[in-house]
Amino acid sequence: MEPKDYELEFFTSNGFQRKQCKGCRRFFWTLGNRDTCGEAPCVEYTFIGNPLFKEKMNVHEMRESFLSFLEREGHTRIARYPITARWRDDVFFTQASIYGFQPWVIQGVVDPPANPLGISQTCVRFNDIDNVGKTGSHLTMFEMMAHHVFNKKDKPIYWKERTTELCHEFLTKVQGLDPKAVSYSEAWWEGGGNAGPCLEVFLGGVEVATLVFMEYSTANGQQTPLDMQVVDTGYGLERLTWISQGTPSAYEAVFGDVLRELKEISGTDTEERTLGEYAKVAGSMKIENAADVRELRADTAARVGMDIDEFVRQIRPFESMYVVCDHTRALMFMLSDGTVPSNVRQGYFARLLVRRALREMSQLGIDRKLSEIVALQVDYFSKDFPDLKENREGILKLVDVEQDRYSDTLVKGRGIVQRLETSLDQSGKRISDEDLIELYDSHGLNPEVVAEFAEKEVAVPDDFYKRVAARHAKSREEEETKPEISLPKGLPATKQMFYKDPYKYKFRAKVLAVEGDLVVLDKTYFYAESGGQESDVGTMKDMRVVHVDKVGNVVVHRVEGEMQAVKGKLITSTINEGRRRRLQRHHTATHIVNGAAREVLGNHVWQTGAHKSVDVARLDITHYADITQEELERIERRANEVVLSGTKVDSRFMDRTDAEKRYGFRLYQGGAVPGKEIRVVRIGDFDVEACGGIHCKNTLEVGAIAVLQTRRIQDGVVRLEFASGMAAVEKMIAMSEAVSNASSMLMTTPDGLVSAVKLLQAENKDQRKELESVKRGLVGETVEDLVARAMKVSGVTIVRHVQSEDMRHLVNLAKELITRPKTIAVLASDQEGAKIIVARSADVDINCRPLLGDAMKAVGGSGGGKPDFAQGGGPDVDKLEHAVDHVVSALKKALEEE
RNA sequence: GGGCCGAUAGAUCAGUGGAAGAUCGCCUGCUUUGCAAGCAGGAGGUCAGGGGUUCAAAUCCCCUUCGGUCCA
Repeated sequence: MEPKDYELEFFTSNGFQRKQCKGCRRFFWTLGNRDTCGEAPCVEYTFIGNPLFKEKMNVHEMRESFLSFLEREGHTRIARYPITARWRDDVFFTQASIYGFQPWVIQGVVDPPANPLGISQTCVRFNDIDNVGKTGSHLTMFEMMAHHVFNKKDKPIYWKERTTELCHEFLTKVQGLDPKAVSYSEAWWEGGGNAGPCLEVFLGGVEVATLVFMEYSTANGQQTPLDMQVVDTGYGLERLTWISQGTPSAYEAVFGDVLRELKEISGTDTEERTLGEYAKVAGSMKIENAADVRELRADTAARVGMDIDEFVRQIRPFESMYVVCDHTRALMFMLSDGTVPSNVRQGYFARLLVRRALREMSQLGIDRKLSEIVALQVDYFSKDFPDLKENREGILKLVDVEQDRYSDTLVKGRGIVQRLETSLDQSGKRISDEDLIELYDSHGLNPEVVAEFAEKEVAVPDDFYKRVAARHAKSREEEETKPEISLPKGLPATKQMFYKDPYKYKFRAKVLAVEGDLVVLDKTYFYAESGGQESDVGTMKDMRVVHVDKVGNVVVHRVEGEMQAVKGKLITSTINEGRRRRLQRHHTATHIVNGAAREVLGNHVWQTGAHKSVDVARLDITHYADITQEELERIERRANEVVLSGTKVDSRFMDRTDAEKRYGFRLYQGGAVPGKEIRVVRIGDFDVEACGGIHCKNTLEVGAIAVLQTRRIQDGVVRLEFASGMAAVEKMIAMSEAVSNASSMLMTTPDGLVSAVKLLQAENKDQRKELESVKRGLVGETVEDLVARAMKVSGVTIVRHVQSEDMRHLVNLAKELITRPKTIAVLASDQEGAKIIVARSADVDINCRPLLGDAMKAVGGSGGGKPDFAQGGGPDVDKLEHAVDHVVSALKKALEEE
C-alpha cells in the first residue's frame, strides 16, 4: 500500500485534498473541510431525516438510475447471476458482483460477456445474520451494483481515473450530492487469491461503495502482477436508497410495500426519532453478542430519554418486521435460483431463514403463512426480475413445505421440553444451560422457544450461541488424497476424437508415453471416466484396456497384459462397442429423465449427482419430498414420450458466454464446468445441459427407459434409478421372471400374486399366534402335573423340575407356578448351558437370590434378579442336578427352621 | 462434509441388563335422547437390520440403514 497508488490525476486536478482522519488515522481524499474519514464511528450518520440526494428513490428506481447512467457512459448492462453459485464448487452463494466472473474471466480463460459492463448482482451473506433488524443497516440479501472492467495487456479499457470519475459523477451529477459531502478513503483489498489498492467511498457516515483495482495475485505469500487488471467496484444499492430517502433505517427505505403491509397487519408504530437514534448508535458500535445488543438498546434509550423497558417494547416489533422482510426477500431469490431447503449445504441456509422468519412472525403475533409475505416480495420485485414471477408458485410451495416441517419440529419439541421438565421435577432440578444447548443443537429448539414451552422460567446465558459453536469446534479430519497418477511432464492435451465421431470403435494412434501399465496416445476414441459416465474399455493390440482416466487434459489408458505399446510407434485400439452403446444410452436417458422430472415436479428440480454404468443409471435431483408412485409414473411416461418423439440430440461446443446467454444457468446441471468453450447437449426444447459425455444422436436410440426405484438419499435430494435400451429390457425380463417364479411357487398367476402373498402373511401370523397359545396351554398342563408331584415343607409347595427346555418356556412356567399360594419353583434346564430359576409366590418370605447364587457357584456361572424371582446360568452342565438339589435342601432347611 | 440426538403397538412415547408397557386410536359388548362422553373386554410388536459382550440384551459395545437437528 503506497501513497502513489492513490494519487489520482482526477483528485489533484479537481481540487481534492489528501487528509488523515483524526479518528482512525486513515488517509482520504475530499473536497470538503472535514478532518475525519467520513465513516462511522469516526462520524455519526448525518443523513437521517436529511436526505443527501436530490430525489427520494426506492430500490428499483435507484437500480435503474445507476444502470442507465452506466449505459450512457458506454457500459453494457448485463443480467444478474443466480444467487446459488452453481458454476463454482468453492462457494454456495454469490456474495459479490465479481463472483460471476470468477474464476474463468479473471483468469483470462473466458471473455467477459461485455467489457466494460454494468450489473446489479443479487447477493447473500450469512455472517452477520444476527445483526439483521437490529443495526439499521445489516441485511442477509442485498444487491451489489457494479461497473466491471477487464483490462487485458493489449487492450486496456479504463482503470483508476475513469473508475473514480464515474463514481463521483454518479453521486454528484446523477444523484445531486454536494461534492464536498463525499470522501474517498485509501485502503487495500485482498480476497480470493487476488489483491490491489482500493478506494472506499463514504458519505453521511456510511460506506456506499468500494472501488477495487485488482492487479496482483497473492499465491503462496508472493505478490505477482496479474496479466489482467480488473476494476471491481461494488455499490450498495440498499445504502444508496437509504441515503436518498434519509429514513431512520435502511430497512424503512428498501423494503417498501412489503414493510408497509407488515406494519398494517401487525398494527405497530413508533416515533421515527426513536428508530433513527437507534440506527445512529448501532452504526457506531460493534455488535457481537446478546450483551452488545443490550448495551446498544440502553444507549439509545438514554439518548431519546426513554425508559429502557419502554424503549425495547417499542423497538422489538420493528426489529421483527425488518427480519421478516429481509429473510423473505433472501428466500425468494434463493428458492427461485434453485436452492431447496434441507439440513445440509445451501439448503440449510434456506431452512435457517424460514425458521428465523417464522419466529419473528410469531413474536409479532402475525398468524399467517410465511409464503404470504414471500408472495408480497415476489410482487414487489417481479417487475425488475421476471424470473421470480415465473417461479412464483414453486417458491411459495417450497416455503409452505418448509413451514410445515418447522411446525412438526415444534410440536415434537413441545413434547420433549415437557417430558424433560417432568423428569427434572422429580429430582428437583430446572432446565440447565447444558439442557438448553442440547435442545437447540439436537432438536432445533432455540432458547426462546424452550422458554415458551416450559412451565417454569428458563435462564438463557448471554454467550449461548458461542457455547453452541464451541461444541462444534473440533479438529478437522484429514482429507484423503487420491494416489496421483505420475506422468512425464509436458505431454500435450490428448485429442478426444469421440466428440467428432462417437460411433468409431477402431482406430490407430501414436503412443506418446508408456509409464508402467499406463499408455498415453496423441489422440483417442476411448471415453475417460467423468461426468458420472464410466470409462470405456477395449483392447490395444493384444492388451486389454481396463480403465481410462483423464489427468488434466491428458487421457491415460490403463492396460493389462504384456506391454506392447512403444513410444513413438503407432498402435491399433478397439473399443468395446456394446458397453459404449449402453453407457451412451444411459447418459442421454439421464438427461431425458432429468428434464421429465423437472416438468413433473417443478422448476426447483436440479441435478445434484449422477452415475451411468452398463446395467443401470442413477440421477440425484433436488426435491422436497418423496416421489409418489403417481409422480414416478408420470416421469416415466413423459421420459418415454420424449424417447419415442425421435428428437435430435444436438451436442456441440459453444462459447461459454454465448451458451449462458442463450440457455441460462440451467445449463450447469452437473456442477462447475471449466474452460472457455463448453459442450452443450440439447434435446430439442426439452432439455439443455453443459455436458462432456457421449450421447446418442437421436432420442430414439435410447430405446426405452424403465424407472426401477426412487429413494430419498438425503433431506431435499431424491435418487432415481433407471435403465435404458437393452439394460431396460433385461431389467424387465428379470422382473417378470421373478414375478412368474414367485407366482408359480405360490401356485397362482402373476395377477394373483399380491393377494396370495397377503394370504400367506396372514396365515403365517395366525400360526405364530396359535403356536404361542398352544405353548401357553402346555405350560398350564405341566403346572398341574408338577404341582401334583411336588413336595410340601411346612405348608409350602416346592416344585423341583429339571428338563431340557428353552429359558423362555422355563420363565413362563415359573411365572405360572408362583401365581399359586405358598409355592416355590426351582426350575432348571441344560439347554445351552446350565440354567436355573428360583422363584416364589408373594406369600413366602424367602430371598431367592442368595439361594440361586450358591447354585451358580456350583455351575461356574452367575445370575441375579429380584428376591422373588431369580435366574442365572453357567457352563458346567454336569453339576446341574447337584446344584438344584443343593438349592432344594437349603430351601427345606430354611422353611423347617421357621 | 462434520458434530449431536434418535429408531419400541396404527400415532405419541415410557421402559438403561433379569417376565415388552402407558396414552390416544382401532374392534366387540354394555350404557346413553345425544356426544371429541362413560363402563367392561379385546385385537394390535422382527423392540430398524447385522455382529459382539453376558448365565441373561429393547437395554451395554461395534457396524449398517434410516430419520431429526445444529454447524461449515
